[in-house]
Amino acid sequence: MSSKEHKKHKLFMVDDHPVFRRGIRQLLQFAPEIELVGEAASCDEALAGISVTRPDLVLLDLRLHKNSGHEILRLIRPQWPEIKVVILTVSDAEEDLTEALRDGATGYLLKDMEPEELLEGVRHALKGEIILSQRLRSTLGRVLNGTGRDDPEKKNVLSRRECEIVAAVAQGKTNKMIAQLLGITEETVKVHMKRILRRTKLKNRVELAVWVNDQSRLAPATRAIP
Amino acid sequence: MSSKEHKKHKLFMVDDHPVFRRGIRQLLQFAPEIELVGEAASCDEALAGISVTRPDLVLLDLRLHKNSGHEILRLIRPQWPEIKVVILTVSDAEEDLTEALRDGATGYLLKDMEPEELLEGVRHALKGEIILSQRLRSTLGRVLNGTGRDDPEKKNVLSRRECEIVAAVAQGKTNKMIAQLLGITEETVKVHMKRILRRTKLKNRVELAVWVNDQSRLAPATRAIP
DNA sequence: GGGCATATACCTCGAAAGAGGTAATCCATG
DNA sequence: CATGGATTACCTCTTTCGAGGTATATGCCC
Repeated sequence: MSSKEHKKHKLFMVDDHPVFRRGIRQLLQFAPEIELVGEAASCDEALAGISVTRPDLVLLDLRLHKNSGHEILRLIRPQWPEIKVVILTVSDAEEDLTEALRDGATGYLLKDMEPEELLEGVRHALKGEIILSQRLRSTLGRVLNGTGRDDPEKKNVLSRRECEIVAAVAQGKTNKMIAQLLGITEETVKVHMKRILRRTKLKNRVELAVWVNDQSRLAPATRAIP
Repeated sequence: MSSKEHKKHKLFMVDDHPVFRRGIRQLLQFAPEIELVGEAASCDEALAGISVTRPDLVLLDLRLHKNSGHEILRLIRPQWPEIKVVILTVSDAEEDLTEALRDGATGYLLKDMEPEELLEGVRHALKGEIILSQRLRSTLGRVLNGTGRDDPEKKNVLSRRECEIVAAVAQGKTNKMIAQLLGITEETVKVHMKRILRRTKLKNRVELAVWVNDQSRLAPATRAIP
């Protein structure tokens, strides 16, 4: 490697469309300060590649063949919190956006944007800024105001009671202990837990605990747990 | 409150010896920049008091009547990571020291130290430094070198295999998934898990997950999970 | 070679977790 | 007032965890 430039930014791309990847590769030729250190089309490939190449930034498609990009994002964040992850997808669904931001994405770009804008976005992201496709600004406004308009089961805000339970889970407490702590039945705690897991789209209490601890550290002002 | 000084440092004391507490109160009169915002003699009192007063620093005795100070420390860290916790105890046991440092204590002082030194220690701790009683320096050396000399069941280093498992747990994986991932039996994973929990003195996988995620964030260079 | 730690596997057993469903109460908002 | 969310509780059922125990093979250090 030539040691001429200070240090190239390392970029990793996860997308299951070979043609799209080719497009990005092409595009990156106009960004000499960015080096593409790896590509992946699946979750496994992505994690393997990322663990080896340790990129500065990951361009991540949400819809892959097997797993979803959200999963990958949730796997990357805890392991390598310093890696920036920018979502690059076709989905302008409010749900995907909120989930990605909640999971700690550095940016959310739509695939139909102009190549130049995309490059600009990546450059800003590398500087640590949070970037967002223009078309999503209005959506974000709604999200930040907590005025999600869609079906209740997908709200991104937890109720007071749920927050108390989440806090307890994040300390490793069992359902029984939480019940005792809050003066309710263990069965009721389970009910809450089930709803919490469905809403947060997390699989079990361990993921929940890790997620909360991430949240409270990385974005105390934005976290969903007041 | 008089708004004369910039802002007093808030200190919270947890110790079940009223007389010792009185001694500290006395001592703090010589530290006008430090304000004692609360005291507690038990775990419950401590957590309640801390959650209300939000001190900058907690002076924590390890041996309390009911719970141990270690427990309190483990409860404080995840909830209020910004609060500094300085252990103040009679125990010069290597085990207590390592456990406290592992759990994120800012300092570890012995109760037999000179009051002036104690005050100095607290002042340094408030500035974010890690403080340690002189008498423990040698012990710490041994600890950091991983040359713990005591019984094997209490070693503070995890084996390679155990680390792999811990990493997986920290991502919310179930034993079955880990088994598949590592190509071993779920039963074997369980065996490892049991040993890991015994060694780390953690109660369940949730605590383990949170602990690991704390470690990797707060002290990437010192963490027990290589 | 004799310990000792590690890693593997299998066994039982009880506790904990999570998914389902039903249902009652309270409270806010339309 | 009606609808719907939040909170509470109880039911069943399956899966997962974690604590015991036993056992074998490997490799390392004294």
